[in-house]
Amino acid sequence: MTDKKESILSAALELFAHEGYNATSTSQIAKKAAVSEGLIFRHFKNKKGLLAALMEDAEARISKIFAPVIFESSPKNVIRKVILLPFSIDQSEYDFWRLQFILKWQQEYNNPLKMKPLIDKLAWAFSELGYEEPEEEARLLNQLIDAISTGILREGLESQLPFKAFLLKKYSV
Amino acid sequence: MTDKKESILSAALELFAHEGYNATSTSQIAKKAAVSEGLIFRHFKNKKGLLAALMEDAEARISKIFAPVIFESSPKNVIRKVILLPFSIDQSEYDFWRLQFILKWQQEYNNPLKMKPLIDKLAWAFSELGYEEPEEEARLLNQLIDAISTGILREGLESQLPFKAFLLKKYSV
DNA sequence: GTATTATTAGTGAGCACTCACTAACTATGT
DNA sequence: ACATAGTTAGTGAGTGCTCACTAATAATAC
Repeated sequence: MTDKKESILSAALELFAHEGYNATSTSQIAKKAAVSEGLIFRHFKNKKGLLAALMEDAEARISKIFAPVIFESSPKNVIRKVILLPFSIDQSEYDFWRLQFILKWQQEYNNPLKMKPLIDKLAWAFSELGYEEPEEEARLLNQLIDAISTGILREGLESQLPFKAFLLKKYSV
Repeated sequence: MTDKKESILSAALELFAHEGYNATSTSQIAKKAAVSEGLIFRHFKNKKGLLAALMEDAEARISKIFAPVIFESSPKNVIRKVILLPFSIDQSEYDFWRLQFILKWQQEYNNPLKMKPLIDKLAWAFSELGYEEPEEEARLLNQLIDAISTGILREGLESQLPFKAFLLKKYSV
């Protein structure tokens, strides 16, 4: 991958995440990336292709983040690690996650199945811990994590910080 | 308000909610509303003004929905009513709420203070019921309601239905 | 010397918005 | 009662501009 290609990707990510896909023009991207506009189309064919390239990273990144939870063998640690997930995201990755969350509102990119492995693992953990309805507990916590992540991205990490200790205590993990 | 003006508003709401604001052109709106394109600008000055008109309704609608909770005097009923909120939204209002949730990602329209009265009332209810950290509990439940509403709008009412009974039971309301 | 990477200079389509105008209605003067 | 004057609602072709995208050409690398 050439420097300029990467530069296009990072400029596009930043603009898509903050202005939105449709509100961002290819000329803006080229300008921010300090690159000719034509180069975008050489590397990514079209604007949609550029977005698709950004989304390809998503799969890998999400798997990487989920891995420590999936391979955790202690039920309590599973829940603990899930609760800590949104608080462990590095600020340099906010744009990436912002884009993910914005695109969830566009059918084309909304795929709830992405979360399946995590929810299954959570359900297993709750089941192990003797919760009455582990499936519901798992999906509930997942929704909560989603909501807290949204809160962090929209209102900053500090705004959600109280939930960290609170949830760990609530679930006794 | 004339028929055509209302027709413009409802066409714009539908398109903005499903395609997004930037992805919707004024000509599309005019076509869907069966109205000349110029009329949009006579009534709303510009495209932003049309969106602003749609958002003006929001304040009123949100207050109306919150009222039964705010004026509830029984703590348990406050919590119960809040949990039931997202499940009581009529399908004819989905577009309206979709637009609200999409716009939350645009700083300009993201105003967390809208929820303040509801959270305060919830905190009062949790406090009355002897919860240890009523403030956190209130904000947590609020986040959950937000997440469930999101789930309903994105994946349908049925997908979130299990949470209804589950939450009512969990909070013993 | 020939791929590959890049720039430059376009292109037509579609965008938000304007403008000159008409039609229908309302208020006023006699 | 009726002409006159003024206002509001509505039209649709036209505006300049920006859009995503392309083709020809240049620079660079191996």
